[in-house]
Amino acid sequence: MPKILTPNDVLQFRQRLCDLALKAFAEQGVEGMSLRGLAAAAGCSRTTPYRYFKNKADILAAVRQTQFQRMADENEAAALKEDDPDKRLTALARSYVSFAMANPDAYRVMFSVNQQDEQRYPELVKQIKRAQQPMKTAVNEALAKGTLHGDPANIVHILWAGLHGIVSLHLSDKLHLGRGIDELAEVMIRSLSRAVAAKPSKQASTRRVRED
Amino acid sequence: MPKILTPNDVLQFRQRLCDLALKAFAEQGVEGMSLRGLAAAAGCSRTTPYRYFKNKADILAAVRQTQFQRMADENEAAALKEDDPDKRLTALARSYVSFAMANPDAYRVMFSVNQQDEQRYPELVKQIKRAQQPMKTAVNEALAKGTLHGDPANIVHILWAGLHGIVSLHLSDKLHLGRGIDELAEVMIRSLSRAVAAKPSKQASTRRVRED
DNA sequence: ATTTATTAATTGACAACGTCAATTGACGCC
DNA sequence: GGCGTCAATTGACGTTGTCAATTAATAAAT
Repeated sequence: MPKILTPNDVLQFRQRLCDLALKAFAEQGVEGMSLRGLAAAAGCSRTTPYRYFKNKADILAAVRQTQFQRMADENEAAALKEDDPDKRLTALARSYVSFAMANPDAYRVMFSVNQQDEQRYPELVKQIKRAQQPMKTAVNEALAKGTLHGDPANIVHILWAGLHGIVSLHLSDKLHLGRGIDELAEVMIRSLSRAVAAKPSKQASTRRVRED
Repeated sequence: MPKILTPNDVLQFRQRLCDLALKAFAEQGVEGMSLRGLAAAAGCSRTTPYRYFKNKADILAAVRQTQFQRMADENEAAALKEDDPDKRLTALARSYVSFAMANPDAYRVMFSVNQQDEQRYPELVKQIKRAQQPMKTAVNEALAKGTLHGDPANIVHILWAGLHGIVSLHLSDKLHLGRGIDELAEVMIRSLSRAVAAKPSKQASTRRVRED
């Protein structure tokens, strides 16, 4: 128990708590992730975490932020590996599914925990946006190149929704598929590519998507 | 306090509790839906609900079952209104989105509350399957008619995932769209139709989907 | 080196929760 | 009227999130 906590100490303990929290979440869900349990697992007293987080919602937000950050990292890395915008879109889609399948609990805590006042955590919001950015950019580039047509925001939403739908239903066991999810994910990716590559029927076409 | 509870009384009270539970869920989320709060709202003592439900998870399952039942009803009704399989598919997709938009809290309790042992509630499982059935049937009919091609299970999953993705992301405020969600939903429905109507590249084609 | 001030960590306490056991209350029946 | 049965209430226990008060430990000051 050093007297003065260096900022590094603080970050380290916060990270440790977040890791324990994610593990607890993975094993017993949101309800099983109790502050007292976390403190016990961390080997400190019940209220010590309150020096590092305001309350339970704060810890949850930090956990989610961390995982969004990891996802953003992977997405950015995946985007760098492909030069062609179309291939990049496919790669990003695969990266999205891969991340979810490799870290199902992370994905659950990111998307299926409905944090009511999510907007009040600017760092969390920031990482969420960062995770979407590569896809937005790739869509804009494909639009510029002319291999995609339609409203950019719509396209991004369609892509994301399709991927999230597959992953999310799978993770909550709503699809009982014999063969693994990879094949289905590939079908979805192909479907989305085709759907999004087709010329639109009657919508505003090439407005640029906001990139803030 | 009548001495003997008629089965009707039991059903009535259960329904009343479920309604109160959904309202509590809508206002304060899963955590705010407390047994003691429900009892207070129902005007009875804390443990009276235990005569009608085994525990809290049981109540949650009952609430979800009720809402899946309503969705199944609407889906079946929507299916009846269209004769052509393709139009029926579109109508079912619209029905899906309409239900979610008209009953956002119902949708949330149905899909974003991750009930761990969902399989242990056969009545719930039954209503979930019933809610999917119209879409399965319509897909099979479109396949038979020849306007769709591909693996039936895949198609159903793709459709459902696309719709669920849109609705689910929207309900958790992950899409910040200026115009309402109806337009985006229409785009998604058109995209899915096109994606699913296209001839498949190299997959097993016309196996029938399981309808159990 | 001893005191003092600062800050980390612990303990105590409280309300709310889920749930079980024991109790009370009300009604049909003999 | 008394009795058995079943609905409903109350009591109680352990657990949770969180705040206030307390203790402990160390950097700074004298």
